[in-house]
Amino acid sequence: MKGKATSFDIAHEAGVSQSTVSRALRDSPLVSIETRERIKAIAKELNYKVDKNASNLRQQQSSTLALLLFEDPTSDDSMINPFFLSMLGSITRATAKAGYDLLISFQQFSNDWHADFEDTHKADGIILLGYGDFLDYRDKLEKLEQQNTHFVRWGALEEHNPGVVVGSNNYQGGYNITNHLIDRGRKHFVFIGGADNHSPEFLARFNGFNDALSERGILKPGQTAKHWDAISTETSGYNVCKALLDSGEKVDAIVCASDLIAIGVLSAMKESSYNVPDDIAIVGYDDIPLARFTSPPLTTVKQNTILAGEILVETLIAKIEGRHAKNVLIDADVILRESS
Amino acid sequence: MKGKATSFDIAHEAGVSQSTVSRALRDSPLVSIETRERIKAIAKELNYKVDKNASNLRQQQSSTLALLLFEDPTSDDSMINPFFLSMLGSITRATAKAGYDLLISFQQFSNDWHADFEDTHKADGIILLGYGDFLDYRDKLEKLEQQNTHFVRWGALEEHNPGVVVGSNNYQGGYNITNHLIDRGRKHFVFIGGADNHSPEFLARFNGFNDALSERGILKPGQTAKHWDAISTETSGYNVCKALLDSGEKVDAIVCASDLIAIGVLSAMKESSYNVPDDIAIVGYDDIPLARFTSPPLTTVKQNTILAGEILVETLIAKIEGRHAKNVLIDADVILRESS
DNA sequence: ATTTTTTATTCAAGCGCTTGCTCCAAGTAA
DNA sequence: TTACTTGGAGCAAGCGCTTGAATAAAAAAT
Repeated sequence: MKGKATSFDIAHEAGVSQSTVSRALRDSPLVSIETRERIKAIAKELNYKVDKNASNLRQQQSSTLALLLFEDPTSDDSMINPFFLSMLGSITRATAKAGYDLLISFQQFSNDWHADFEDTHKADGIILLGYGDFLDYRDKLEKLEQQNTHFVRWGALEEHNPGVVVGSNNYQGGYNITNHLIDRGRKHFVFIGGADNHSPEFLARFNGFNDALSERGILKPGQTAKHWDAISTETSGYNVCKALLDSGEKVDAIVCASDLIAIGVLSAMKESSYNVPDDIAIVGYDDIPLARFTSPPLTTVKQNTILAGEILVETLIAKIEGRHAKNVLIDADVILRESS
Repeated sequence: MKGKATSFDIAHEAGVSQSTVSRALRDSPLVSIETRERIKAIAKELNYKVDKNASNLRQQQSSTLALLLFEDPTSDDSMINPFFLSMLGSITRATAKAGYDLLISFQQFSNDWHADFEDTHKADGIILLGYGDFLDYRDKLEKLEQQNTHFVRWGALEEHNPGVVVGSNNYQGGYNITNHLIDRGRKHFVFIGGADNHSPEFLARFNGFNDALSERGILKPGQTAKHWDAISTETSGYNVCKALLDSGEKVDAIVCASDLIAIGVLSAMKESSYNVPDDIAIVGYDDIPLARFTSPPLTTVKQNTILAGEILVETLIAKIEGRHAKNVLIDADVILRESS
């Protein structure tokens, strides 16, 4: 046998027509059971595999999903948010389970990628990760929607979302972990992270934080909680914490908008000889795998990344198949460890 | 315009034949510059994109690479070795830069995936990550090679490797970091990690460790260094370290086969109130992003993952294009931090 | 015995593109 | 004028598959 076997080869071998081979391999009831089995046996023997390109072309679809990870051009090249990476695993698995392949790509906004993946028939739909943190995503997403591209986005739910959004309940997470700290008797709170409107996700966490403080009377009515800005990296957390300590601000509890920030904060605390949690409580957000191995182990909020990945994939496939797909908010759980 | 535009649509619009359109868009010199430009303008206006499936089918290739991450069925589902993840970034980028797409998939050995990705024309070649740690990979790889599948593997170089291998110089890494510890005056060494022949990579690290100790006279001739077995997870590192401490073994330096193990060890040390590095030095391997935020920051060996990803892709593409591809060993650097 | 229904298979079109070959007109040489 | 290049474009095959429609054979109904 020279080259790969085609369906004609196996048709010839089986003494049937090529179309019967195609039907047999797809388990069409139009082919009798015996012929089906016979054809399958021959196919296996000749190590025949359906050519995806031909099949896709004919069917005008690709049974492939594209995962686009937003890449922050300003941050360190090699740093990918571990939270997204942990979702990568479940997305990959869910995609495979649904019989799709997964294309992955890092994209920057600057690129004019638009709906290329779907336009070229490389993918039937697109999953967007990391597109929640920037102002200028809206235009692009609306363009996608206009083009009728199938896509789901991981991010925050806002009043009007272009496309379908799956996200975790950041408000509730911020609210719950703050209440936990209040229960532990903390009085002086600071929030570190992008508590500005650049990131709706961080903003929701901050709002939960703020509302918890208000409800429990730590904040007087009309007062807004203190926050220090930081981007989601250890380095930024470290620097901001140093600045915070230098400022002389009175504080016995820090809620960080992400574990990465919290890890930077912990490391600044250690360097300045503060004791966590005795002098000050630190909590993070995300429960990245290493959160339990920091020193002290980090109290944090866990987003169910496995569920999230599955729902993202499920939702996208629903859209592709023309079924109804709605926004989903996934609950987040507080994970108690020793930093609080 | 109903549906996506095809090359016929733009041919019609431009008043030329469809084949001229195809040539123009591929910058064929058979088409005059002016017509080329005119056609390109019309294509852009109609938002025309070449259908990948049709193009691939005709050309009998897919300009896609598949990345197969080995998934250890025995370990925690959501845990992916962060080291591989950091390579994912550079692989993705290098793939894109070379004009290929990247399919990603987690595979278990049990599955009979073989060369499916290439057989089905979904990919032109395969990158194998995480296939270095198990005994039974050889058969599969040899099968791949027999089938003439294009693949590169990340792993250790052994006498006879099926296919092409790109790896980092684990022997040298183990050797150098051990010498560093000896320079610091340490006397009682233990290696924690898979110092058995399950993992050629860990074995090479151990050999470097062992040889350094011998050369510097810490080990008497013929003696072999002490090692405790562990798999590459924090939990395993933690447990093994606990057992080591319980054993009463005299030790002032631990070389871990991976950062994950070292992080588990650090956490066990902290719990048992040992001071690192005063009582005992701990070093890891990999320099995962969080290694510099452990407490104390971890001395480790950095594999150049960016370079590694690029070389993997480059090597695979060379194979695909029929050029000569040879095994590559990438140097590893000791990163000094405070745990040693 | 004849017509109708059911079952199993084949025919043939065509998905959208790439590319070897053919064709034509204008330019150059004889 | 005739013959020969040559640059630019068109023709048409065909990549390997899926699938609606046609056909043939067998079974059931009349």
